[in-house]
Amino acid sequence: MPESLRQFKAEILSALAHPTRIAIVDLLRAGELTAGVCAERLGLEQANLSQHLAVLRARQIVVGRKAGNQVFYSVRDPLIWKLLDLLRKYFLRQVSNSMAVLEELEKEERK
Amino acid sequence: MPESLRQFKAEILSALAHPTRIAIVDLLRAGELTAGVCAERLGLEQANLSQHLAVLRARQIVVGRKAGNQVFYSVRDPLIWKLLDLLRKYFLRQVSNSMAVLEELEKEERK
DNA sequence: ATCGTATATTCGAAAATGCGAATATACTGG
DNA sequence: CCAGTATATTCGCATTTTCGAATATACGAT
Repeated sequence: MPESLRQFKAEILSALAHPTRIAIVDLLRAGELTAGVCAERLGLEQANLSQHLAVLRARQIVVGRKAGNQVFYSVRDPLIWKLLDLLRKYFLRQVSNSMAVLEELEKEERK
Repeated sequence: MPESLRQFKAEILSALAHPTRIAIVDLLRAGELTAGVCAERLGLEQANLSQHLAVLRARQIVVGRKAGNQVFYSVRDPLIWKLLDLLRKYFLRQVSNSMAVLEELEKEERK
């Protein structure tokens, strides 16, 4: 894999690697929303949300559409959601794996 | 989505969000390798590689199997590779999208 | 026990990130 | 033009990340 591709991947991952930004991207699954609505729904300071949006915008994960006073944000490529879905699946697998390990331990102890 | 799940996702993404760590995970597609071989193949300082492995280990993305003097590392769940594959696809889509935009611009200019 | 090799950890400095407060910008209605 | 609202940016500070150098730990061979 070329270094530039690794760099690109790392930049996308970094952009998403924050609970708040994950929440934003997830919130936009329903469709475009204004920055204000996002802040309200997520219970964030206006400045803080704007900073996180700036990170997502810088990597083009999200785009803003100005409409008069406000800006409607949306996710540029639905593939981003697939990524989050994959992580959910990953989480479930880790959990079930941990449970299997626990059961093994109990079996051992009953011996 | 519960906050704890977002937290988990962010932790996995953070762990992967570095070109070197992506390279490590990618290198391990072929199967388990010792830390030494990884360092050599990637052209990294021993300490630096070990630090990155520590990050991946902390999040259980990678596991080490001790064998005498050395430690063989492997990726715990192949789903991680799917994640990287998805990012590759994402990259290609962004590129082709950018090219489409460029063509549109040229079409405009020829008018 | 001691030496050599493989790997991990600690340390110190530089850079990057995250946050709220304050300020700036852009647009709308009167 | 002015006031108000929505959003973005800047600033100062605390925390985290990253790196190489140095040091520590674990193991095998002699």
